[in-house]
Amino acid sequence: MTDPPFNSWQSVQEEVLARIHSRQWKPGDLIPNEADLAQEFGCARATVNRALQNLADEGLLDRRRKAGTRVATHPVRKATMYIPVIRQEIADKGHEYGYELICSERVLPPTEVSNIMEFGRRAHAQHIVCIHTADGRPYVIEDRWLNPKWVSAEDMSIFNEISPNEWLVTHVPFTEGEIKFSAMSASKTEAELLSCEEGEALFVIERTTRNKQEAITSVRLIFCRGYRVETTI
Amino acid sequence: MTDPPFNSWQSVQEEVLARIHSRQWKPGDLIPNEADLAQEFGCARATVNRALQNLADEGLLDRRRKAGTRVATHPVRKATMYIPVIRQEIADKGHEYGYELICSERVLPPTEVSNIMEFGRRAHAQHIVCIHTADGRPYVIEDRWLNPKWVSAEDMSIFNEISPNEWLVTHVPFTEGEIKFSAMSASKTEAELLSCEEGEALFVIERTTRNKQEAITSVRLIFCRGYRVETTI
DNA sequence: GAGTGGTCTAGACCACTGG
DNA sequence: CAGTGGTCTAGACCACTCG
Repeated sequence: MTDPPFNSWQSVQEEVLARIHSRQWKPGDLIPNEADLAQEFGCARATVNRALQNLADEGLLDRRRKAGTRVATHPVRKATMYIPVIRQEIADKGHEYGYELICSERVLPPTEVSNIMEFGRRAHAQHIVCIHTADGRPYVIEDRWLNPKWVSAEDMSIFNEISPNEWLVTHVPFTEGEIKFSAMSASKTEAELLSCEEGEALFVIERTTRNKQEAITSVRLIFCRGYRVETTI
Repeated sequence: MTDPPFNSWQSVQEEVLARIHSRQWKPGDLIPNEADLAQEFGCARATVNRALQNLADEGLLDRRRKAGTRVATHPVRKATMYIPVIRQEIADKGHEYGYELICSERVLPPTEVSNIMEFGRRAHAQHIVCIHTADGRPYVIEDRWLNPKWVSAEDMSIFNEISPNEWLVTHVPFTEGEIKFSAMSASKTEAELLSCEEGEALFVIERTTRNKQEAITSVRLIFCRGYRVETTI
């Protein structure tokens, strides 16, 4: 039996964490079931459930019906990255945001793009290249393919003023997709656009956005030298 | 009033999502309170609460007491990356895992490291460099600093057999910390260790791990050419 | 089959915070 | 101050899955 009042799911969670930390419950161990814990802690089972479920979401516990709850053997590390709108990211850093459209054309995408976006072979798409600047210095190249179905030809003119990055956030909310982080050497064109040396190591984010299987847009963001993504675990 | 039976928090969530999608509830809009929705859906308030709370966690809703629940104006994109143990990551890709310790020494860390780890000026730390291979090819360099308080001198010998990456996961569970993704050019040493060209663009993950403010370890993972991190949004 | 977690309900009280 | 979300309770039934 334990002394403190366990009358909130947070306090239950802390107690469970303490037992994992102190190795009273070791990785792989089966811990008591919810009903027993509820009795021990003097609270409702739902409260215990909330606490354990939260810890399971964070990857510290493995729960299965009938099998019970175990301390995760390999606490899966999860890092959650918040992907901001570029204009906001630059403003948050205290720099003045700038935007320039480099090109916008409706063409047949290369197969690597149409494969990712799962377009038909002969479908045209809107290709847009633009650059975002911070205090006048190049910050990131946005190289984007747009499914024309989602953006009318008239709408395209908007991209003289506002970046696709920003426009999409407000006009095509809640989408699913994949995101990839990688590194690449600056080609000559990229070096020119970003005012850096050819061959310089650049950080790249590629993102494909879908709405129920149908690709909306696929973008490659090539960041200036020294850029990094950062978060807490 | 709506027809389907809303008898699970998932079905409530779907209905709410549908309304956001259809723009019946637009970004910034105040949506009805939990009690009203519960009545409309014919379920308990707790069920509505669970659904809305989940959507708020995912960043689609903003909820505040008294102020009510609003559709998020800038649906914050969150990407959750799962950081696996390197051995497992390589095995999952179907390659044979290999490990080699390059060096292990107890020395005074450079100031950039002691700053990050918030060590005292004159505290020594364990510096370990090792390499992980996939099918015999270099996969990633692990360059790590360890707070000696967490690993006894005798334990150090274990690192001839097993990587610090793996050892730490099982021996120092549930820690907090920061993680950074970036790109860098391969130095001569790194190029040799990874069998790549000097100047090649490499993907880098830096991670510092703490247990209640106290730094346990700080690691820099320098991946081979072409490596990328990938996840779904 | 039986034990465990997953969830729903109805009601209640509390904590926060906007007006 | 009053309305809203946050949470707890006690009880119930269900769904999954291990043995």
